[in-house]
Amino acid sequence: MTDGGPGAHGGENLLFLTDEQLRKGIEAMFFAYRGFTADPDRILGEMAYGRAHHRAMHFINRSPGTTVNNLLTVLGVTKQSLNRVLRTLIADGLVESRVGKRDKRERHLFLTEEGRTLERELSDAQRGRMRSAYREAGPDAVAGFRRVLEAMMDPEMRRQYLKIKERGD
Amino acid sequence: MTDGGPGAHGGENLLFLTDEQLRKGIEAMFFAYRGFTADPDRILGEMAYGRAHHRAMHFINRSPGTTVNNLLTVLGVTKQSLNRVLRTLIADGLVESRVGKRDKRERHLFLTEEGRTLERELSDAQRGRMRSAYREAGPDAVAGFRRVLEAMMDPEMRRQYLKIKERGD
DNA sequence: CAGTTTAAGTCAGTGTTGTTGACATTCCAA
DNA sequence: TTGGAATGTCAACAACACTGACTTAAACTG
Repeated sequence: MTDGGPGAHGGENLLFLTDEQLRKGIEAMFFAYRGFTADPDRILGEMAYGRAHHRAMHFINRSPGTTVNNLLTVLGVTKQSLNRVLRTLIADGLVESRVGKRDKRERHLFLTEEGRTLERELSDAQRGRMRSAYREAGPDAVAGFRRVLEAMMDPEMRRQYLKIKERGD
Repeated sequence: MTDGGPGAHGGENLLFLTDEQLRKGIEAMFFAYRGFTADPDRILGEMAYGRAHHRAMHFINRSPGTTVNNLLTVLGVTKQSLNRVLRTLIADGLVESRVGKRDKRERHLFLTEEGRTLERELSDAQRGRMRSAYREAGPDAVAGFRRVLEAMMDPEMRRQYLKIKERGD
């Protein structure tokens, strides 16, 4: 990729980025992420669950039958940390853990009916905000939004993201 | 704003948003935010500081002389939580707290030289990633990125964001 | 001036989420 | 059969958030 100069016109992939512009982007991420998590957090705050429970349920719902190890990689936490969350979700009957048929060491994770209900409640809240943001910003902005976010991920996270993403495309 | 229908063409502010599309956006936010905080976290992990210290220093650097109350509002945490962070930063000589001249109840916060050094180190890491993401995605994508993020903020956060943003514009 | 409000700071307790480290169990595979 | 991988558990700890109660000092207000 070529580097931009002062004469570079917009619309090309040549950018002069001042510290001020970048700082604004950083603050936008900070404030937007707070909004992004606010709705599910509000719902979860009234129960014994937190954001970690939501994340686990989200990805189990997204990929039913996923293994603990898969989930570990996607979420990027330690097994001990995830295990604490999974244990309560299983104990409360929101998640079911089935021993693998081919490899009995593996546990395949599924949401129960009750789990799906809660997951949907949380997702609906989060999707609602995402939907209005998308509508307010418009389709072109949404495409740009996704492009910048993808470029911001760590290569490994990006691999995980694209692996999951392409299933639904 | 009019609502989109199946015949709506792209480029207009009429959007059909499937749950799948929204889910992809949600996951993009999740993975990207991890990347966004990864570099400063790595630096902070080697010291006695965490993400909260970085945030405080960021906004003190951004608005030198800001009061504790201002910072509280911007960061959206309790004063007890912020106080814990500020106490260590002041004790370690990274932040200076000056009694207000007009209102002696207020404390105005500044980064010391040492504080500016650390803040810059953390910011440089974060800006570096933001810069390459922006370059990779291109100017139009960046504009869209910012538009979606702004639309995603809570109204009050958005007010805070715009108040700070316009100073630098 | 007396009473109230505001700003800041503090102490104590609690909860969620993350981390390491150590260890047991189960099972696959060389 | 032995080694390694996957899973799970226990304990300890740290960061960061919360609530609630309280103090101090300064400023505002009737």
